[in-house]
Amino acid sequence: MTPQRAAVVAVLDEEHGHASAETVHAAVRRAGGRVSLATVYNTLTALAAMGELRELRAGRGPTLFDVNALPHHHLVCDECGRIIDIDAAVARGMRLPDDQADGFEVRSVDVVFHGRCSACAGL
Amino acid sequence: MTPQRAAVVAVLDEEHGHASAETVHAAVRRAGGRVSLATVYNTLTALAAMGELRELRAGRGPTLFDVNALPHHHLVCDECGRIIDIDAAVARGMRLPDDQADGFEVRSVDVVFHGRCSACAGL
DNA sequence: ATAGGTGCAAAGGGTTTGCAGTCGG
DNA sequence: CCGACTGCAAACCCTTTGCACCTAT
Repeated sequence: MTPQRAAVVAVLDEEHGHASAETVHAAVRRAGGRVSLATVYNTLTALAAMGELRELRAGRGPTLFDVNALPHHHLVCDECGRIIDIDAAVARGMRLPDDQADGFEVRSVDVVFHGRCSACAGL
Repeated sequence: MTPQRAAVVAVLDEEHGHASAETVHAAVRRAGGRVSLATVYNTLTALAAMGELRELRAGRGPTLFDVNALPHHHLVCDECGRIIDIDAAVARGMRLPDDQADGFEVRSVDVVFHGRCSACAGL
């Protein structure tokens, strides 16, 4: 655990929402930490591989990294790109049928609702 | 409906799986069609906006476009990137609780199982 | 005539990589 | 010392954009 990684993790803990690599990089530097963008990518990718983070590629724009504290899913507005967390309960009980799994080892499930948020619908 | 768009649609109908813009472009040209990559992107984006296609951004690599014939979801191998279709039945009955929707107008739901496919697990 | 679709090439954003320097064990 | 981690910058891939042409209303 290097100072750079600690700084990245600290920022993620504060950003309760969803952060892109750039966002994290900027936040670490604002807090006085010294880290390169490449290292931020390394760290985020490593944490995602460990299961500490989830990568969220929805809608346009950069990959977002999501702190994996409590399991939850996402609502994505296809117009403005806004992302809203929703409780994991919506997907409770969802299971991959054995006959379709065919040896596939499931590690996580992402549920993404696409649509239009209230702000965009109000236009 | 221009010849270029027709060619893109024809290729997608044959590619039962998931195709990237590049894949479609190559396939159209292999079939003798003349189309530029920019037009392929235009067409795919337009079709996706109409709901004829779904954009699938999972794992690494380019965005894949998915013919939306029958509703289905996806299994993604995080190691080799393989994508397997699964029946939509797994998510049947999944609904966004009203108290969390807050005016959000849901248009579609994507369910993505992440994990390791049997080939990669066998290594 | 006009609005929309097209091709090309260049720009753009986001991410990864190569490599030399650095740190902890 | 060794292996892993870092920074910088260049490279890279995928996607979008600007602009001139073309084609069917």
